[in-house]
Amino acid sequence: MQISKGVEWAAHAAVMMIALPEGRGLKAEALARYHDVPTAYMAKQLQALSKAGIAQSSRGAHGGYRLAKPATGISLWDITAAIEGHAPAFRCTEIRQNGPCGLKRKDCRNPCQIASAFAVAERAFRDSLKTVTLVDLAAQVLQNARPEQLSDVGNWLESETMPLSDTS
Amino acid sequence: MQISKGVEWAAHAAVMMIALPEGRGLKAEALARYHDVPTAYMAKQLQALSKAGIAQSSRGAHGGYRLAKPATGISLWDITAAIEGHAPAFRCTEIRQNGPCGLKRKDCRNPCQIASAFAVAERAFRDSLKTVTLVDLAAQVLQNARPEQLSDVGNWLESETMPLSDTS
DNA sequence: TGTTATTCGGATATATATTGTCCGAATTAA
DNA sequence: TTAATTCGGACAATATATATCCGAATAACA
Ligand code: SF4
Ligand code: SF4
Repeated sequence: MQISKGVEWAAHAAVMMIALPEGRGLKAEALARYHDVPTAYMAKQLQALSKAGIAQSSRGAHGGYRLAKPATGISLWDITAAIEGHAPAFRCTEIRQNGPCGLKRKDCRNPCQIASAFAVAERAFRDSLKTVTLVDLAAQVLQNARPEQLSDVGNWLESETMPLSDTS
Repeated sequence: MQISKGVEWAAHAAVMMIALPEGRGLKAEALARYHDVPTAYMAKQLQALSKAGIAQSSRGAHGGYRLAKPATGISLWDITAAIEGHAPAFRCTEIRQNGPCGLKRKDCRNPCQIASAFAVAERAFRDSLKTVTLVDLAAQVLQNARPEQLSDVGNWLESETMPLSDTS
């Protein structure tokens, strides 16, 4: 039982995209370089975010990814589900129907206590993650970082997002 | 993110062992045959239960497994942890220390919001499973099964546990 | 309007974890 | 003491997660 590393990467990428200027995007390669992880694999996670409707992608020159909706409406569970899928972690194989004393199918209409106990536990897990949104994560970064670090990030974003050349 | 099938099998085996007469055991092969699953793999799960102190094993003729403590004191989480291990599902790789704007190690003393949010969610998952004990599971079986099914299981247990030959 | 540079998207390999199997060590009954 | 029996851990096959590559699509530019 382990959660893909892609979830961690996707979460970090999503937080980074909060700070993105309107109408601009960060390309997969930049996000990967920022966190020092393999480019193509980070790209894969971003594609998953895109399919899930969390991120929005633009192809071609000056393209990239940006959030598809307000950060308030994006929870850690949304990110997790986008990468890991919605399938329950506990897979019941109905072995109570097997063997010498196996139950008949009609006696198995509703799930047993084992299966439903795991369903409840997983729901508790999901609900806990749903209470944490991207803005909560960003808020903590702002609170704990030193000013010099924030300006570093700002400068990096500035250099990566290729703002419309404003040479006035 | 998926839970090993062994957890389901171990849970079923544990419930079965509740009904075991004092001083007797069920061998791995019998438990596997009862549920119609591969013998050697079921044996592996039972070994894990044994190492975790949930089950107790006896080798040699007429040996087998039995519960090592009262069913009241064994929760679904105990079973899950015995099979899957205690390692957290979310693995933080501290990528905030990587890349051009990476934080210094001394700024990473305490975990960030992402890592702690997952820790909280996993705790909720564990706590939920801890509230379900083996007796709860057994109770539901007794409640939902038809009398004929119960006697079937009783007979099967009788034939498998090799009670001391009482030919009086 | 064509051309080219750029970026995403899905198909393709590799590494790791899960699932399944085997045989030797230990114990017990005879 | 012996032989049958059963557990225990080492070994192999399969599925999943990780990492990579190249073609399709888009946008800037000439
Ligand atoms: S008894 Fe419960 S856990 Fe076991 S196979 Fe049936 S539904 Fe699944
Ligand atoms: S920021 Fe949080 S999740 Fe990301 S690497 Fe650091 S502790 Fe882990």
